[in-house]
Amino acid sequence: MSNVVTRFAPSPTGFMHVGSLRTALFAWLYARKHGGRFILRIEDTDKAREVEGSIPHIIESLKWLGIEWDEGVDKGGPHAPYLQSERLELYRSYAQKLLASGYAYPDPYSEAELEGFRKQADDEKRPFLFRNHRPSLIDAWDGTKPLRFKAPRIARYEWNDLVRGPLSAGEEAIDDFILIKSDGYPTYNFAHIVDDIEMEVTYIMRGEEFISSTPKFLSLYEALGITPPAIATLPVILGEAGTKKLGKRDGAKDILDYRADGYLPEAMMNFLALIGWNPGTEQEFFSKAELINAFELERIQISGGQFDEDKLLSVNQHWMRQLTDEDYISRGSLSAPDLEKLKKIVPMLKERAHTFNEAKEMLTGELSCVFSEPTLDPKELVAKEPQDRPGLTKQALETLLEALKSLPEGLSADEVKVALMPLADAEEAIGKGGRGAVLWPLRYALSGQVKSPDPFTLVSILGPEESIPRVQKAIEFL
RNA sequence: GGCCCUAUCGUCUAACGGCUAGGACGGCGCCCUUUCACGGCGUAAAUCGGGGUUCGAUUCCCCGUAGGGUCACCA
Repeated sequence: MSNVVTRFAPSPTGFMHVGSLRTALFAWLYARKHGGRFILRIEDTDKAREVEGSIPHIIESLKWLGIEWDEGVDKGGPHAPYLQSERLELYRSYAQKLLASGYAYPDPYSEAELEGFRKQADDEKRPFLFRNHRPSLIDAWDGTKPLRFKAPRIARYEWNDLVRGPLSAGEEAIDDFILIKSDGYPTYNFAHIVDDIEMEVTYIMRGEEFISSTPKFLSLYEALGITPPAIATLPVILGEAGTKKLGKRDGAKDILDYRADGYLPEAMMNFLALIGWNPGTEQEFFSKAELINAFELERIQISGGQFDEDKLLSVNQHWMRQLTDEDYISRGSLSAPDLEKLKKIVPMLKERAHTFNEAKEMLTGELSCVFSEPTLDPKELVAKEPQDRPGLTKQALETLLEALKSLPEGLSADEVKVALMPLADAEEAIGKGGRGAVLWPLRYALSGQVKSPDPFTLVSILGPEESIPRVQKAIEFL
C-alpha cells in the first residue's frame, strides 16, 4: 500500500468553478496514480461567508466529473469528522500545546489599536508586521481574544516545491498570524495544518496564491516539531481574457452549468487535465484510466493557462462521438416524437453537434423535418433552377417522384444515392449545374431548410412513404 | 510599495545545451459536395528585449520589460 495521501479542501462559499475543480482533479489523479488515498475535507471556519447548499453542490460537482474520494464528508472515514466546524476541540488542543510551549499568545489589542499600527506602518512606507508589536506581558488566554502564533524563527525560509523546484521568501513573510479567532473558530492558516497532520496528508496540491504564505505554514510546522508534507504548486487557470486568474467574480462558470449545457464529464476531465499538465507525447485524448496512468507531477506546468472554450468544444465532440448511439441518446437526455427515427439520426447528430444542447437544438431546428412535414417557400424551391431552363425544377421533381414510387422501403442512404443519383447526373450531362437543379429541389422539398443533411440520407430516414407526399406537395407549388 | 512567481504561434503546449522550433484548438486556402455539417490535403502563425557563459542558447546566469500572486479575526 502506498503512503500517498492527498486531499481537496474547499470552503463552502458557493459553487465550484473550473479552477477549483482542476486542483481537485490533480490531487485526485496523483492519489490514484500511486494507489494512495484521497480525502474530501470541508473548510467551513468562516461562518459569515458560508453559502447555504455549497457542500452538496461541491459533492455533486466532483461526482459528476468522476472524482471519487476515499474519506470525507458524506462518507466518513478513519479521521472523521471531515467538517472543520465539527473539529473545534482538536484545534483548541493544538492551540493549548502551542500556548504551553510559548509559541502562542493572546492578542491584547483592540481593533482600533491594530488599525493604528497598520496606518503608522503605512505612513512610514514599510510593511506592517504584527510581530513588531508583540506584547511584553502575556495574559492568560480566556478565549475572548484572538490567539496569535508566535513565530519561532524570524528568518529566510527555503523549501522545495515538487513542481517549481526551490522556492524561498525573506523574513518579512514571517509574522504572528491568528490561530484562533475571537469567535472560537480557527483560521485557515491554522486549521488546514492541524488537519493535514491529523489526517496524515503527505502531498499538498494547491494554487500559486499560497506560495507567499508558505513560510508561515513552515514556521508553524516548525513550532509543532513536525515535518511538513510535500508541496506541489499548481499553475492557475486564467479566464478567457487571459490576464486574470479565473474566479467567480470574473465570470467563471459553475461547473454544473457545463453539465446543463450538454458537456460530457469525460470531456471536461480530459480538457481540464491538459491545462497545466501534459504527458510529453502528442496524445490529445485521454480517458479517465489513461489520465491516471499517464499523470506525472514532473510534467505539471509552471505558468498559468487560459481556459479556451473552443478547445473544450472540440474535446467534447470527440467524446460524444465515442458514445454508442444508445448512450448518446440516454446520456444526452435526447427525445423526439419518433424514437425509431431519433435512433436513425444519431450518426448525423454525432457529425454535427459539439454539445448535447446543440444536438437538442438541431432536433427542433434543422433536423425537425425528420419528424414533421416542413413548410415550403416556393422561391427557395427554384433557387438553383438555371435561368435558361425554366420548368426544370418541376420536371425534375416529377421524375424523382416516379423513382421514389418504385423505391423499396428500408434502403440505406448509399443505396438511395445509387438509385437517384443517375437522374441528377443525366441533367448534369445536359447542362452545367444540372445536378444541383435536381438535388436541391429534392432536398428542399424534403427538408424545407436551406441547410440540412443531404437528400439521400433524408429519403433513407423518411422512407418512400413519407418522402412521396412531400415531393408531391412541392410539385403543387410549381 | 515590500516580498514572491512567471514569460515558445491568437490559445493549450513539445523540444538531454545541438536538424527547416513539432503537435493540438482556432484562422485561412484547396479538394469532396446540391446546401450545411463531416472528412481529406495544404498554409500562415511563436522562442519578450539586452547582455553574458558556450564551438553552439528556446534551454544556463545577470539586467531590464511585461504580466500575475500575496501582504485579513477570507480561504
